[in-house]
Amino acid sequence: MSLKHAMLVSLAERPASGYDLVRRFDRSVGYFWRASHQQIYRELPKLEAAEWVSAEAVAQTGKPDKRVYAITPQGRAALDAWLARPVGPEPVRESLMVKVRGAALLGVDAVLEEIQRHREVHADKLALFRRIEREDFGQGPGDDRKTRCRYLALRSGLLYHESWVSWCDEALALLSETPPSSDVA
Amino acid sequence: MSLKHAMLVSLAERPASGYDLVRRFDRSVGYFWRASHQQIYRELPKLEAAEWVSAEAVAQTGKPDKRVYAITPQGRAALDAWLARPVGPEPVRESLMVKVRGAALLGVDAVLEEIQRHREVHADKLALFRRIEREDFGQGPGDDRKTRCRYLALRSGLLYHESWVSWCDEALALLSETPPSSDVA
DNA sequence: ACGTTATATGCGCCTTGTTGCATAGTCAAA
DNA sequence: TTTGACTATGCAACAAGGCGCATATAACGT
Repeated sequence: MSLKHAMLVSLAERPASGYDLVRRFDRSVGYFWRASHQQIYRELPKLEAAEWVSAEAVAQTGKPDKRVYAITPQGRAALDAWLARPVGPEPVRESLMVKVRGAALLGVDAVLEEIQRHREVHADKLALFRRIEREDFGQGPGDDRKTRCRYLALRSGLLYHESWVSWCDEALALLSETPPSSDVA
Repeated sequence: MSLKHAMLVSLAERPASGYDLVRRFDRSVGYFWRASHQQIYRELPKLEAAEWVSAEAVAQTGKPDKRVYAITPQGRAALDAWLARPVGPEPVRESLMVKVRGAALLGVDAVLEEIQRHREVHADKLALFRRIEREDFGQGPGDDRKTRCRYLALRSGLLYHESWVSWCDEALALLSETPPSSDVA
């Protein structure tokens, strides 16, 4: 399970309230690991029970009070152990490809729109990542470990969305030039 | 939910027993949607209850009896409806990237091995997909819709693993040339 | 006064996915 | 003759994730 560890990594970078974590999972961390706020709030007590994080109540003026979580030495050890524990690539689950297979039998029209939609989403992400690359890494991947790791994570997202956009273009081209035979399954 | 629909697509191609489906999900369908045999056997009665598939007991000699499932007209309609229902790209969940982020803080060594392992897995898949492309599509993507859809699904897997291999190479190169500063967090 | 947005936190139910275990027949090799 | 591989099917328990709903405070505009 990685949500716990994704949260640990984020808390190792710096302490945060549940709400802070939610926002990080909507941006930076979220580029690699999606999580809803319900999931995050549900995990926090578990992390605390395992003593991987400690919580501190913080009173605020003008805003509701919050609980700020920080990673503990045990948490750091658990994170270390997890980093060393080999896991394979995530299992593939691409519903769009299931649809493409379905389109072979049932017709291509609905799926063409779907591919178009996917293209837009991936192109948007790609533009975002390219912008970040230009702004933060215009001079290259940097010298120290931290920066290079950040750079590589970014590159991974960039390559991912790039390859999706390529595929969508290929697919739209190939499926729009109305393939002749076998129109009815 | 796509497992049901992935199974429907497969059954629409041709009828199958649970066991047949399991094998398809270890090969062809499994390239885009992973499922364990437990999952598949659990879904089958549900599909039957929804009358999306019909089952027929088939006695065999030399082997245990089996139940062969076929898609029903209702199933086909449900599949059609699902094809038309827009869904976004799958949410990203890359534990390796979480680890890379962790490596920024805790050290890079464990993660280097992990990246190496991932590279091997993706390179193997890539080789497989390239072989299939050569053998089945040496003359191009084909003329009819069915063939083109198969081709595109293959291409998607190919591009996916290709981009992973590229990333792994980039990462291994960048992280092995021992980045100097900030070795202790 | 009233709605909206942002901060801040959660519960409950249901579905999906993983892990481990279980059964039972056939066939071929060791 | 036992061992393992293949065919064929499942259950139970648990972990993880999705979806809907709920509750407060406080700032800010209208």
